[in-house]
Amino acid sequence: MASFKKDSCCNDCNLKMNMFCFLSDEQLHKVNESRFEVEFNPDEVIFKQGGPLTHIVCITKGLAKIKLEDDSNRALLLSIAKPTNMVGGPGFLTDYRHHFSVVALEKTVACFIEANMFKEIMSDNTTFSMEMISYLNKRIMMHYERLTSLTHKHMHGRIADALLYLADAIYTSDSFTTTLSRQDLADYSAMTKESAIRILKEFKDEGVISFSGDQFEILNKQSLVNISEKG
Amino acid sequence: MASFKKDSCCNDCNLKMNMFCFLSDEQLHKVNESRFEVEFNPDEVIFKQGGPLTHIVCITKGLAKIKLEDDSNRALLLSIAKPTNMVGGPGFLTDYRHHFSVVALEKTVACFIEANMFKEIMSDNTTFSMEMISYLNKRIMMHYERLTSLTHKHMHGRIADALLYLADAIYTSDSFTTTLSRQDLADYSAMTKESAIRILKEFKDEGVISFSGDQFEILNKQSLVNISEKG
DNA sequence: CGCGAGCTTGACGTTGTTCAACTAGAGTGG
DNA sequence: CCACTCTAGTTGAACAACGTCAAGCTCGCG
Repeated sequence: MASFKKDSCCNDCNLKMNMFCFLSDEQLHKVNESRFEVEFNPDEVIFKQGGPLTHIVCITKGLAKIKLEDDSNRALLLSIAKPTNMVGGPGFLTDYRHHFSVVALEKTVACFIEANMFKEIMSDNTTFSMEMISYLNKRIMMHYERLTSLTHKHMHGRIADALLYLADAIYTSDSFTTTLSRQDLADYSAMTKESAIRILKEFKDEGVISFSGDQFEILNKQSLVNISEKG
Repeated sequence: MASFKKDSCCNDCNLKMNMFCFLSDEQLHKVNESRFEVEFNPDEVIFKQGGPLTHIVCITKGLAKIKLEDDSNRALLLSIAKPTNMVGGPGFLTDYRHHFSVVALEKTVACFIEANMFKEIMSDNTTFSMEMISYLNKRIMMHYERLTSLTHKHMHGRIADALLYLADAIYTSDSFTTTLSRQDLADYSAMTKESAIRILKEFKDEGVISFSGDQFEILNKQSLVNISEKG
């Protein structure tokens, strides 16, 4: 984890989330004062479930996985954060602790903004608060999709969902090279890595996808969508 | 579903959520103007997933189940709303549609408040917005618990979770009579009703709980907690 | 060259679902 | 008052889905 020089100012940063567009120049300036960037190497922990939430983080470069860890050693990969995603967490305005861990998937730069600063700005800028509510509501919708996918679908449907998520939401291409391990794919789909591997192989044998190592390509997207829908 | 007379005023209502305590008298008055109450019979739909979100609802009497429905006919019982819980939904400030259904479990009174009113109040009361953010964050924490419970635990652990939820959060007693069907319990725990019944019977045989029809009693809570933790 | 981490495969056992049959209680109409 | 039906609950047996375990593989890296 290397400290990163602050070579730019929020006011003309084009890596900031849409939400920040609702801040006044003065407010952005305030954010800029307190913020700092940190570069993380692959597999480094950006923050850890259970730890104190003192900062809100925005990913400005790279990719990071958001992991729910339970008392046993199993983890659920909830989602993946990519540049200009905010990674706040439900500890904000509640218990000020992290409820998930965030781990870099590749060289990743994160911009740290003090949680207090966030709070201050909110008490001053209702548009910003309302954007935050809107953002949280969208996260909740995502949770609903994950809940029904993970509880009601069979493994084939869940792997299909994972592949569609990567292609559509993360890499925005049907052909991508990923830094996710097979275990990560399994954690995203709530199954063992052996099961994930078996289903991937089946999809490959059926010509739905092709892959070799970390390079994936979706050959028949419609078929993948069908599998996802049929569960 | 019978219309219900509005015999009280928000200002001195003691059924309102904590959140509303941050409103000024004037704001509460405004809420009072537009709100109305409706009484629902058991099994009546308070609102339906997919429908338009025009109002935020607060349960003032009774109990209602919050159900996620998927494309197949399966449902996931996400949680149960009881008096003074707000049932808004992630459609607020986003797509203004409902993302779950709410169904009365018994005779239930719901107080309807215009979503626009909510929005208006938020744009001039930042404390209220921040309370909303805090509320949403707590919901998200609940989703995380449900996600890990439902994906990582075996059926025994999930049924234990369901029983603990009912005893601790809903009926606040280790002995309760419920209006939830076995199917509802199964939907809460993401399994078939046959499986739910079998596990309940096992718990009964082991002396962990006792039940007859809709009357349940937790005999050995510690044991139930252990089962929940071990998955 | 060989070591180790992640990946892959197969055999096997467990967990959970499906299906079908049966039971009990709550209306309903004659 | 007695059939009759309807629904929720219950049980068992067969089956499919999924996890576990153990072994072998591959490939980068010292």
